[in-house]
Amino acid sequence: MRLAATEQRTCAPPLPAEETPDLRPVEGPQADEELASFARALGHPARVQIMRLLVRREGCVCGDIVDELPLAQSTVSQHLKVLKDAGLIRGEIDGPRTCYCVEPRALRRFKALTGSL
Amino acid sequence: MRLAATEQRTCAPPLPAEETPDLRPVEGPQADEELASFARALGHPARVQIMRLLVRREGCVCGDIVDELPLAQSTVSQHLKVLKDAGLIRGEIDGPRTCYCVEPRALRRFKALTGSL
DNA sequence: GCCACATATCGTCGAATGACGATGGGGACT
DNA sequence: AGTCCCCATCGTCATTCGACGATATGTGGC
Repeated sequence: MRLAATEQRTCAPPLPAEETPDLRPVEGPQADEELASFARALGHPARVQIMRLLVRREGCVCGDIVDELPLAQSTVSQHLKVLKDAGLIRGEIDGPRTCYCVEPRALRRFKALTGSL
Repeated sequence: MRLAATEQRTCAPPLPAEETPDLRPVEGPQADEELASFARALGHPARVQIMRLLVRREGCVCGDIVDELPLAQSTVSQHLKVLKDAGLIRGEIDGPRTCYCVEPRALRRFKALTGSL
């Protein structure tokens, strides 16, 4: 059965101790590619909205995302795939459903890259 | 004749006193659209590179950008247009050439929006 | 095994993107 | 005027994107 929306499930222990600072440079061709890749993933309002959803409930939601967006389930699934391919979120199959949550490292990396502008 | 690459021309006085803080909210549907729009504009490595160029020499370069990128002049012009339409840069015709520079307000706004994630 | 449910993937379509060469227009210099 | 030079715009083409419905896959409960 479906969890109530207020309940949260964490994809995996966030491991707050694992705050290893990112050593990769924030400039150079590599970094440009990286920033462009993140930016492209966020270059659609629906995907921004999804990110916001996942950040707000820091646990991970699954199909609730579909209920929140005015889009077909297949479309939402595609957007989730884009975000996942960009490394911004992670998805774990949890029983019959899939649980998504943000990838904090990637999000930090993205902010670091934008900050370098 | 062309200015040496080291010379700089500012598009317009940056007016550092004009640091009016942005009052618009960093969340909500409006903000999502805005963030997505900025992100889409930066969603291409060439455009990231252009932004970097314009930030580095805080004065504005014009056709020098074309020399820096491995792209045709028309393609660069298109990328510049995308950035300009997104509001991230400004272009002023300066005699026979055009002078681009970053729009600091927009850049700050973009960082604020990404920071809200 | 079977059924119901939650997701992912496929196929398709129209629209947008990214690249280029070619064209055009506006200054500057002779 | 005529001629460069710089840049924007146009036309074209291949590719990608975004959306959807339809279909597959996979799990848990009966």
